[in-house]
Amino acid sequence: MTDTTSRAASPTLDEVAVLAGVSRATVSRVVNDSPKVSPEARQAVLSAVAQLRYVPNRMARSLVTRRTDTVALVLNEPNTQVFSDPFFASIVRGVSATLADTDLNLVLLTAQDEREQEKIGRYARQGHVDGVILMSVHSDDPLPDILEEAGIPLVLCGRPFDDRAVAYVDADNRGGAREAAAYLAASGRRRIATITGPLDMIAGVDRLAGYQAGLAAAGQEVRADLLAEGDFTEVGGARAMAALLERAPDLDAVFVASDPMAVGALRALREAGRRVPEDVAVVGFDDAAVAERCDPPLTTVAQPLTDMTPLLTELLLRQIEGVGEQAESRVCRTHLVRRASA
Amino acid sequence: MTDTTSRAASPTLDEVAVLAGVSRATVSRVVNDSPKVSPEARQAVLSAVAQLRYVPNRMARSLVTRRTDTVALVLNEPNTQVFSDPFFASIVRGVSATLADTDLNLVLLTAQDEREQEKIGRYARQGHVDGVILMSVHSDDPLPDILEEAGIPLVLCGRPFDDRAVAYVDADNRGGAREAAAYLAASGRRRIATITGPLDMIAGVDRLAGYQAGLAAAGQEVRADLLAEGDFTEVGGARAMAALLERAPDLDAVFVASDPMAVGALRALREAGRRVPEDVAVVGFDDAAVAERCDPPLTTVAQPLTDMTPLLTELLLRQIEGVGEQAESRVCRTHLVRRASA
DNA sequence: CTGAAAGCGCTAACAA
DNA sequence: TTGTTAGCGCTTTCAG
Repeated sequence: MTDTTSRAASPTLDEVAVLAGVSRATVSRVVNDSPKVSPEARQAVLSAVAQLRYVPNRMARSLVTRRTDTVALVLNEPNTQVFSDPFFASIVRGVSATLADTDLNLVLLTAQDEREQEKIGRYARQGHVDGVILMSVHSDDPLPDILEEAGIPLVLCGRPFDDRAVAYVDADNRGGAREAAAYLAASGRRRIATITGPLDMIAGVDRLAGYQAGLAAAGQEVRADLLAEGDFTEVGGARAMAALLERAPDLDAVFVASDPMAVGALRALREAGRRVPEDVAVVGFDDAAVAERCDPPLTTVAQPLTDMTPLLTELLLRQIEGVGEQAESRVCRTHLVRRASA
Repeated sequence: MTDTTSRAASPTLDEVAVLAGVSRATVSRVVNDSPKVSPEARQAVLSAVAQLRYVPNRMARSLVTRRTDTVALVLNEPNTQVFSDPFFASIVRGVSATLADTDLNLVLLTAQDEREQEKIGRYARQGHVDGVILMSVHSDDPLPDILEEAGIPLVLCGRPFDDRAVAYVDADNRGGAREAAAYLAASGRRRIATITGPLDMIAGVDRLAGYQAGLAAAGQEVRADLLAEGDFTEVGGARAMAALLERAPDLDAVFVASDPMAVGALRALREAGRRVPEDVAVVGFDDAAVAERCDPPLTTVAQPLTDMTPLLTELLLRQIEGVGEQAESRVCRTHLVRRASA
């Protein structure tokens, strides 16, 4: 009796070769789509493969090719709620979709703390992946250094804090926020508040800087009491909005640095009895194409997500292939989409 | 000049051996914590390892050990919003935390459609992982079959639809829902509605069955107009609640099959001017320990998530180690937590 | 177009 | 306690 009990020992190249009546090399060629194989040989191999349900052993293959055909998307989620940020989901879906048509595999790696980040670093250094896309980089993340030093291809989703020579893809957060503030100022608002993102994330910092630049350009003062820090979540946005209303009841506009926060802010405004946009104009920042599904429709700074995710993988693949010397980066333009809220 | 330009060729066991003045076998023993090594040898190896920044090549190791020390957590997310379900995040965090103390790596794999599921199946069959935890199994998912047939250790998070002999961990969804309905009936409610989960997910089905059983046990009729299907999201819950109120304005209680939906339902009730719990009593189902953070506090069926995630990995590891013949499963008890809403 | 042979870096008997 | 040796399954020159 054959072994039905133990874990099925998967067939090897040799077994296929024997069954097909050819050499291992020929089987390998067929499996790897080499053109230099006669139709008969190819056919024999193919049917042997099918019959044996042969699947190549990746470990053996990678050992010699030094390629795993796998890339990792690393999610830093020190905060509980980051996982539910639609921006994350959008990036994951986008990258996943981009890779779906290729023969590359995508694995998601999550880190909740520094220890787990180091574990991920080890995982990568051990040769499990060909490259890494890193999301949600905070100011003190050790992973970029670890990976860079190990020479592992790396692309950041979001501009790094320091000016290191690392590839990244980012939206023009500063430009978009500046445009939003300028727009509010141009439409006659005089007390324009902002709810920022977390200021240990570069998107939070850049969007705040853009808001300040926009006000300055319009000749308006940047008032400290018109600034509240949020955490990119809906609940955080509502809380920040409430705090702003408490602190500066006279505000007549607010630039909210992310759409989930804007949804929360809208709710807080409604509960406070403020009309939007008559009393208070609201402009959000759309990280995940949710603004249009919003109720009421939200004026937002829109990012071209559909451009950004392919770019992310493109830059990574270019590094993996070894094309182009320098770490290449791209900043994607944003644009303001006017809707009923402003 | 040494190669600073090309991808750093990582040092091998032999190089360490040479530098430490021992054989490869000894280095291997040290690296694998074998006790049978003299302190001097160990020390020499250790410093050589440090000096060379040696990291073992996993492919080579796995090729011989037939182990990757990696398990996959597969997320099925055919629906856009599943990613933001706090239940997912909780399971991911829990499993991740459980594994953090071990030397096992966790990778997340996401599938948006059948094609991607098959890609994951291939990934697993190629030997990338030692085992798989599968979340959010829908009625027609091909992955369980693929993995089972390939003999890859598998644990489902949630009971399978058919009665196949596969390991799984689940909450007592039926029992919990039954208790919720019975509780509402016992407190004098007579028109108890329910917002179900998606009925192509077993949790949705089981919670509906429990609700029906609870009503039946209390001698109450199960009215079709008191049932609305939701999708486990907040928006879906609000929509379903609105539909119920339209269809059966006389309802005096509602069992909502997930907490995000319950949050939406509470909002819809508030907007409809119904008081909770005076006019309408609400009981939710807590998939992610969010109920207590709710505002207002939500009466819910609570699941012991802190038991379930370790169990998930425990059952998987037991299969990987080959301990215990049959696929072992566990159903975790739930309990009703009374709060202000019911 | 095909096969023989030499490794990829590591572990695991088996001897010493 | 240590070293020697033989592979793990695959790709890839290099001859034929």
